[in-house]
Amino acid sequence: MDKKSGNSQDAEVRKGPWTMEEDLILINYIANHGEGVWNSLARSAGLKRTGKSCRLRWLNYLRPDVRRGNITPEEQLLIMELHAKWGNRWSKIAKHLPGRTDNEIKNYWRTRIQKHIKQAETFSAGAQCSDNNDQISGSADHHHHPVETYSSSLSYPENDHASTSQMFGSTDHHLLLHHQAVESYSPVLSYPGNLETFPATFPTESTDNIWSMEDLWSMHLVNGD
DNA sequence: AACCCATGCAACCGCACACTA
DNA sequence: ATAGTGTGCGGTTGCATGGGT
Repeated sequence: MDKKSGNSQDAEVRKGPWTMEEDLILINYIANHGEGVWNSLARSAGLKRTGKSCRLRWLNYLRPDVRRGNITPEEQLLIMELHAKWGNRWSKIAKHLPGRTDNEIKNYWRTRIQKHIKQAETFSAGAQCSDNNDQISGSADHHHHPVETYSSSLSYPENDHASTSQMFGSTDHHLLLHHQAVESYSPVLSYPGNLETFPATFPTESTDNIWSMEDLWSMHLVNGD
């Protein structure tokens, strides 16, 4: 359309990591006005962000009920089961994991589980020799449907922790054990933004850059109107 | 101590769908 | 019936960090 004339506005659109100030503005605004209609919300709140960006930030990070980190073995198993059932329907999977976001599950899958599956594939490919090369390489191919992948080459069992860790290989027990060790989840918000951009009044001494949602919400109450 | 590499995660992008005027 | 707008989703990218050499 009229991209040139829109440049002056586009230049105002902020991208990249959110600052704490922006977070507080967004939290404040949603606390007072509710969420939804993100484009106008962004404008009304005075955020130089797109509605999309605001929505993503809220849903994936700022929502009071969002849980982050420490995926439990139960959750891990559930993710695997649901992914085997539905494939990369991350939002659908996320609905069955309260407090988890599609983005987190997606990242978790890509960084953790997919790695182990590839290792398992390599192992089974080596064990089964070249007979099943089509299947193996096919399942490594992202264009193939994951349901096919599991049913044909991996077929991890349902509701079976031991078998799950078997699938990950004996040397990968640490993954499950680690999660068991840190299972005592406490909902904290680790603020990833640039601390230098924080207002000087925010507490930074004892907990460094670990912020609980309570902290944020109480700050919102302090700053809110 | 400095550099390089691998990993994890937050955020952006493009597309498709739903809704409304 | 259609065009415009907003929303949701999945894929991808870029950066920060930690570990290894």
